[in-house]
Amino acid sequence: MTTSAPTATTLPATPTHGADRPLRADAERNRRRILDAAREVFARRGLEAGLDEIARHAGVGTGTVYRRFPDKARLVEALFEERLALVLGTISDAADEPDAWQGFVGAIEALTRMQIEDRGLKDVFFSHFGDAEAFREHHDRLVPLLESLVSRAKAAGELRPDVELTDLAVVQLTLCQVGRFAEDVEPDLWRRHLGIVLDGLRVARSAPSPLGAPPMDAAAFDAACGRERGGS
Amino acid sequence: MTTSAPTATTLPATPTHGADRPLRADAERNRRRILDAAREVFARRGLEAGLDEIARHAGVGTGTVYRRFPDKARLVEALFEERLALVLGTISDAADEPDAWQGFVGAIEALTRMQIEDRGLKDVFFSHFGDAEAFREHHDRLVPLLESLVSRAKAAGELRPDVELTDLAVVQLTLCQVGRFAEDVEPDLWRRHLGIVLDGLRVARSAPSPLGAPPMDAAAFDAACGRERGGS
DNA sequence: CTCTAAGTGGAATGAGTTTCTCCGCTTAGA
DNA sequence: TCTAAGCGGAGAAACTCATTCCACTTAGAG
Repeated sequence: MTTSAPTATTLPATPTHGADRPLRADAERNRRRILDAAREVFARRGLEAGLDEIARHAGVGTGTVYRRFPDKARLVEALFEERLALVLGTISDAADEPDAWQGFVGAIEALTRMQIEDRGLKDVFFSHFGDAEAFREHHDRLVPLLESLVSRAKAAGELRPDVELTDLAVVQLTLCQVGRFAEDVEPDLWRRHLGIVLDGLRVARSAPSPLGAPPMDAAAFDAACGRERGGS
Repeated sequence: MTTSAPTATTLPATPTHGADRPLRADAERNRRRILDAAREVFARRGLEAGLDEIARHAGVGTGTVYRRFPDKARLVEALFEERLALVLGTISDAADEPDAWQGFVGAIEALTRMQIEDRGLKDVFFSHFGDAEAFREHHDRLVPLLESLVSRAKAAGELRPDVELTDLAVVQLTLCQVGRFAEDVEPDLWRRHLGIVLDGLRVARSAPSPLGAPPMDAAAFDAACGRERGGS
């Protein structure tokens, strides 16, 4: 089943899907369509979205998806390997920012924004899907980059010394939840809470920083909870 | 199907389940068992738990649950009406605390702890289940109490003036997520993040407050993501 | 143009969920 | 003693998903 060793004993020289594979033109076209559809659907609904929905969105049958990608996990890997490279670049930019605190804030802000815009990306970071061997390399490059942002901000006397990288991961997870909670009602709400948390992460400050977005009112809150419009 | 009108044309005067109802002793016993089981199961797994699981846990058949409570929503209402009264009492105590900031912190801490210990409670607050008419009265008593805690803490010059009640609801929602994320690995992690956020909610401070729990290490983080134990 | 292996769509399968109903049997308690 | 209330739990009815199967179509080499 999972043997990827070439069963070349019968077929002499037709590498139809060995290491390289010259896909038929229409097949290659469909492969791209599937990846594009997966990007959109996973971004909107997260990795829990079904492959049926992706197939429908791509305009192909579900069988075609499975012909191209052996299972859902493999499709996720194919899709997010490119995506993670982009993330890496963005964080790399933040690490180049001359001001330590600015760089730190920029990294958190960018990571969070990307994960709110692409719920699949958030799932790669925070669910078992991120376990895939395919993501190992990106992960191993991303972590030291973030570590350096953290230690630089601490050394500059801006970031409180008692927080660690995992704390920042958790902060991001929570900001993603704020984004999701309010997405239909106050899409920028997460920036407000980023502002609060950042003030909590600084060593000291004399006054609160301005928050980046307006709060929800009571009606918006009820709507975000999925409730009917309350009476009074 | 849904007609609850008494089909009393045949039975003249037996108010078996009219307005009042003298349940048979064994039936009353089972009713309590079901509520107790529901409390435990909903606390552990949230309101998404199935009634089958509750019935099994109560040692009764699913039919018995449905005989006592017409549907899941009604069971939830019966259960959490008592529970909300308890919450109200706790917040009331916090409002009586002489120090404004202490009272405010105590209220957030207590609300969050209760919701982390009882995931069903969190769902009542933050999902469509909370919509039930049965919760209206408790809701209408809780909100002004929280409002007063907020305005008092602002007036004391401790709480930043640009946050509103909905912001605190969102803060709590996120703390619940931290609790859930780390529950198997670092059950007190949410206190750490409560500490960070509280520092962000204060008007000013000269140094970070000590955090109430240790951070996760990398292995704990992976475990919390539901991942296999990574190699290096 | 012909022919065939690659490619295709989407129904079907199977394994999960869940809520809620039905009905033959048991038992409390008047 | 007797009967209506109560009981358990199988199972109906709707869903959700991932994955497979196969009769049909078509690209593209010769």
